[in-house]
Amino acid sequence: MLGVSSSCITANICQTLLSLLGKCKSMLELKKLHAIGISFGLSQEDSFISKILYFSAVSNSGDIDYSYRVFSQLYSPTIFSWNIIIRGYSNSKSPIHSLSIFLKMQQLGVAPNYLTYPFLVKASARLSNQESGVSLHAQIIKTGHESDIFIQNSLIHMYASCGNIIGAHKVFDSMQGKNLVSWNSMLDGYAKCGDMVLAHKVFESMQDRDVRSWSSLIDGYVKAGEYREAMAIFEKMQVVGPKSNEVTMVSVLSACAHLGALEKGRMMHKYIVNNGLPMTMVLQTSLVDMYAKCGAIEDALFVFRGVSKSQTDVFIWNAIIGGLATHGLVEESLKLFKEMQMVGIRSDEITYLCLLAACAHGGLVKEAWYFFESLVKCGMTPTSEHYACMVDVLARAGQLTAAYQFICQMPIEPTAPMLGALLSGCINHRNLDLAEIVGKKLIELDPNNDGRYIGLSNVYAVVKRWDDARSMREAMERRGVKKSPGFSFVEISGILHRFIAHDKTHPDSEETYSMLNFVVYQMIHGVRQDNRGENFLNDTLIEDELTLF
DNA sequence: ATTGATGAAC
Repeated sequence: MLGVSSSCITANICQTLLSLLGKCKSMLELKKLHAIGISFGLSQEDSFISKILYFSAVSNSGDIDYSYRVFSQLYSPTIFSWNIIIRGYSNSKSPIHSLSIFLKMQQLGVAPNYLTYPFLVKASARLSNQESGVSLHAQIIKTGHESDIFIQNSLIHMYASCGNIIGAHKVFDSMQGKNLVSWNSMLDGYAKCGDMVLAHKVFESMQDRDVRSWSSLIDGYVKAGEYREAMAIFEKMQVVGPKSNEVTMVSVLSACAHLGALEKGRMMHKYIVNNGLPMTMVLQTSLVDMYAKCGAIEDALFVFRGVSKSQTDVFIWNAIIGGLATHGLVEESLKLFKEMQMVGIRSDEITYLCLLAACAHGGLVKEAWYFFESLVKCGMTPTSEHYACMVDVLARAGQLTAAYQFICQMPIEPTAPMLGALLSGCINHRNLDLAEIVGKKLIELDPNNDGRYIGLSNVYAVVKRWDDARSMREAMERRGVKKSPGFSFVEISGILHRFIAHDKTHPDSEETYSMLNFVVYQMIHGVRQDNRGENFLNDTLIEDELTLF
């Protein structure tokens, strides 16, 4: 009698705990409920443990490692439990654990089911590990799961993520009933591979398009450096497409940042606020970056300061430290680095790159050496960019011999950006003998880059060796190196204007050149308040004088 | 219970 009534009580407790777990909001709450459950002997009770595992592995405020610890105490986990753990790790920072747990599962002779595969394939995709993806694909075929649409979609994504767009397309073509996810995965695959012609083609041939279709297309254009096209698609989306979300806006802000389109960027910020889009960390980082790249460092700082420090991650710190560095606000940049360390955010390779850039702008050679050494001390391996930045610091400070020695002592081969930094240092500090050597080496290293010939040509121009300067241009043409036209953007009232050197097609071209001549005249002869510049339409003046800058 | 998108430096 007693046994029956006590198991009745336990069942009641279990029911109560299950309904409380359904409303659980945080890991702290979950752990309390878990503790109560254990004290009532529910530590192997399937319905109870499943809920514990599910919340800690899948929910946003979960903790997959906690989930795994609970899982590893189970005598005989159900396939449901295995799948939850594999799913949790596939979305975590270390998707590799999904695969190792799968391996364990196979060793124990537990068979995966149709729900296990999408999580595993996703783990391979996130690892960009095609080898494991292919082996999963083989197993999927062997077990007769190859016509499951969820599995097929995850395979498309996996192949595309591994850069195998042909493999992705094969799965796509083999499908009987494709859905929006299949099309979006294919579209995103092309966009990620940088093939925007095919990406756009897929987009055009789609019957339905959702916010992800539009976002993938926009992001593809951004990643391909076609920022104006990205903005054009976004504008079209607002007219004929679905409402954008915070993910769309991240790509759009990146386009604004690269274009230097501050007013557009501000409009996008307002759009985000007005539409109540969730202010995620990623979005805030994009805002900080956009404001910094558009020259509005105050606004970047304002957004940054609005983030509570406990929520920050290394990305947003890097964005603001790098932004301050490029604005020449070196002290502030280094101060924020100290603050970052106080908050306890671990810096990474890019943090150090930003710090070295700050040192380069501030002429802080000693500090640069210090950062370079602490980078190594923290167990990181300096990349060619770190070395290039270090060369830049030394070259800007006029320590040309030190820069040269630094390059010679590196464990890696010199790269073009390094020698480029050294070359500008040589020109600025008038060591033209070294400049000539470096300039020649640079052409050898990067013979298809028009800028490298111009670089050496500039060296000859400084020492007035006009024949040699001209021969550089001839060498360039002889080798068939295309000179890419230099151009810049100016944003006026939210409209972007593009200016290409010597281009006269802009409707306000004449007025622009007139004003440019006026400005150049002022730079040479001093400011004259009374002149509006109408009579300065003189191209020769511009070309002659501008070569000096 | 399942699949598809986003941020930092060059």
